[in-house]
Amino acid sequence: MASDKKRLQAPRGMRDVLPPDSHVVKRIRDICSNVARTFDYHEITTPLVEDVGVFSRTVGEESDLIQKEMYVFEDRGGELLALRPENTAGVGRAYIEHGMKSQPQPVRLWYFGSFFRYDRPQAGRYRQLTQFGIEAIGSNSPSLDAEAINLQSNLYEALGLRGLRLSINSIGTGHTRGRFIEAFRDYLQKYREELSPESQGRLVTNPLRILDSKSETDRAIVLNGPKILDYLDGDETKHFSSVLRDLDSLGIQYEIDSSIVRGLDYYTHTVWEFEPETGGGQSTIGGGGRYDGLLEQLGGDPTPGVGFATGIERIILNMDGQGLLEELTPKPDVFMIPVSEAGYEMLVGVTNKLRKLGVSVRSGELGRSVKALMRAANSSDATIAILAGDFEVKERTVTVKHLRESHGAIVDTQVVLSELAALIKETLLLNKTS
RNA sequence: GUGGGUGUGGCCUAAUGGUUAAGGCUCCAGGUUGUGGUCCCGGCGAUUGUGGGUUCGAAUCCCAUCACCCACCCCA
Repeated sequence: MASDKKRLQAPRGMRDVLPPDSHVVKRIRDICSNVARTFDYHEITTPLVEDVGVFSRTVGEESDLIQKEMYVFEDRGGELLALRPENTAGVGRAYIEHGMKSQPQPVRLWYFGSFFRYDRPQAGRYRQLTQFGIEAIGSNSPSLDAEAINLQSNLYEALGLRGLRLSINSIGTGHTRGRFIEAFRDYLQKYREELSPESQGRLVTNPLRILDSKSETDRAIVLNGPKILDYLDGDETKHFSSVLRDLDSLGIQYEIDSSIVRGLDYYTHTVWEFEPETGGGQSTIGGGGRYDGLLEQLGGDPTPGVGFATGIERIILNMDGQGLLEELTPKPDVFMIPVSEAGYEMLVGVTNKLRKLGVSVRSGELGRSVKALMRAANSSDATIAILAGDFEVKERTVTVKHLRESHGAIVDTQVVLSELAALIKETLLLNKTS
């Protein structure tokens, strides 16, 4: 089909982030970065694209993420690559590749970036999504699990989010999970007929997922079934209770929920999720867990790790719902208004001088009326406007006007060029402290 | 992937199947020649998401498609 007429638009489930929103994202990123800093975590950036094996080996061949949600393609050299659907595997790969085991352990990292999942879009669910996350690799201490939860909790607090519920569980290690799955499956077989069709299918492929089924009848059946926590061995139980003790010490509220299993196969021991109390559709705002077998699956030495990821779009959704999205668009400090060609030429130099001092200056175009420019200056919310025409050029001055003062109270002031920088700095400083 | 809802200028909204698709906001421009936030006035801007069909006539009815939204699913 000829597509001359077809309007180009952003791909499904992907969107442009325009200025008012982009400032919100920037602000959230800053808060993430700052909270991570207080825990001495350091930023890592990994490629958006990885060898498909990075994910297929770790996330779990049976998982939906691999089965149907991953963007996979062959590059021109015939390499099978994937757009990253999550970042724990990529960070693990980088840890191995760069021999980070020779650094003091655990290595504490954070990231903020885009991820891709070929899923049917919905509010809070995108094909290109943004996540902030952390990984602490190289320690099996339960204190790191608690640290991750602590960091995540502090982040939500710093963002001002309220009413988030932390659900936590332990799924032990491979052996335990095997024993549990066996018992769980045996139990479910007795109710096979009553289970939802989806769950009947998962009985074979991935029984653990039946735990968080939303079907009422499934839930009722699961409720009376075996609990994974009862299958933990001594060490696993000790690990989990140690995490809980730390949370208690930190005053972090939590709820033990045996239905939390997380979707990705690499998790072990502690797993958790944060979601709004007013749950519903795309409710989970962030989740994490320990993944002691992951690095080995990637071809590295056995190395434990723990981390979480949280969805920026979902954070924004919840912040918006709680009225936390303030206007974050930065305002210019100064608005330049050329009144004549000579004035314009003089202002070009003055403008750049101020910019080099760190002042944000918007320049008004030559040729528009002074009235139009004054209107523009006003709607830009600049602190002051600077005008220059033939008169100012002759006197080597500019006219300074305070836009925030109530009109009529303050008259324009003529300022000699050599004193302008000092005056601007002083004015802006006063403005910020007030 | 399954089922359903919606789709009118950049944004919000109007238009019993019947003339050139109406209004508000934004944007641009004027209201005496170099001065703003209120007000007044003017203007730019839409083949009604796209493509077909029914009809003398379609924004309106039908089909398809795309996008968003809801539930499922999945997860962030």
